[in-house]
Amino acid sequence: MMRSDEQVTRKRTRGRRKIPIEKIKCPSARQVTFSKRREGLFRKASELAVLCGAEFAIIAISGGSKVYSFGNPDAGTVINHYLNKRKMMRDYHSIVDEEAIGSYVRAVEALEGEKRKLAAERGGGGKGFEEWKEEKIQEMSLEEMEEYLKWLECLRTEIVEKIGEPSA
Amino acid sequence: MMRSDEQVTRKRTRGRRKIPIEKIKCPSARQVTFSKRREGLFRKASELAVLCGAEFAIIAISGGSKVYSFGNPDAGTVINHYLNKRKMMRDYHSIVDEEAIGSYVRAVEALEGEKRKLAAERGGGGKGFEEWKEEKIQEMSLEEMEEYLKWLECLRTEIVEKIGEPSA
DNA sequence: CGATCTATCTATAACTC
DNA sequence: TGAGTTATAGATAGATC
Repeated sequence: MMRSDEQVTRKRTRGRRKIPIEKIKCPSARQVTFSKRREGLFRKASELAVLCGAEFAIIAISGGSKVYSFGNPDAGTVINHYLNKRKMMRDYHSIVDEEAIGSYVRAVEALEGEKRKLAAERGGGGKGFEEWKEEKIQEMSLEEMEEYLKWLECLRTEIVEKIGEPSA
Repeated sequence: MMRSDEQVTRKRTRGRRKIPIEKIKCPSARQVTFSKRREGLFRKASELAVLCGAEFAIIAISGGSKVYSFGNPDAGTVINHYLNKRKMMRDYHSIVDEEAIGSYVRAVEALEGEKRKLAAERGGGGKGFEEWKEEKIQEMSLEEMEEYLKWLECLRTEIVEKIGEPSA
């Protein structure tokens, strides 16, 4: 609160000043700005998620290589959605644009053939997801395990939503 | 610019009003807010990246499941850095994704040469995607099923956007 | 839809303690 | 160093086209 004897005589600060958008040279000032603005950015993302029922993930890596993340509902889930969408969408945009059902069925069939071949070449027979999972669980910390379980549950929910409970 | 005959008589707008941070009910207003604020959010991240020499990635998924991303230097790079801190995610992606990408590319390329002919031959759609899908699901491993389902959903969403809901 | 416009709200640069 | 203050720069809700 401004004190009354200063109210007229002088301003306590010059207020917010305009700064150019270029790397802040002074390391301490840069650190302060990074903290403040990062907080503001995460808050804005959080607000927008609520206002619009959207999901957000933000990854920030400081100059000192510290990693900060924000996520609604959580960064891992949102990133997974993004990676899957991007990877899968990358190669068939043109097909989707030009043609419809017939061509993408063909694409999927061709793909499945390729995928199977590669899996055979590479896997040496059949070390599948289950086996890999067991190995990983052996080496995991408690924290990693919790995260992993959360993630697995998320995947399962998605699968069940799409095709129902596995019949076999 | 304000016109002079209105300068005194009335205000053109009431200016920015305060809104509560809760889901905006009106869908069109929600959409407008999502667009405007998303743009603002991306701009702020961009500024902060420059000001502080930091890296940022933002993934946004709208209520309608559209995916938007921002990245400096690019989203993929930053996300990779992030994932490198998440052991189980890294392992998962290396086993599931890496080899699959090449096969998708090749499969689709091979398809490109023939798709017009095939589409012309089959016209309406032939055997039926649903039937084919059921067969595939029977033989899939858990890993394949996870990938397949995510991919399928993306594909469906994209197609519905392009050609509308299936009539049958 | 999307672009503009402005009054007003919010974020924050510089400052103080 | 961090937490709080202030005044100004910047973001944006609502209106209009």
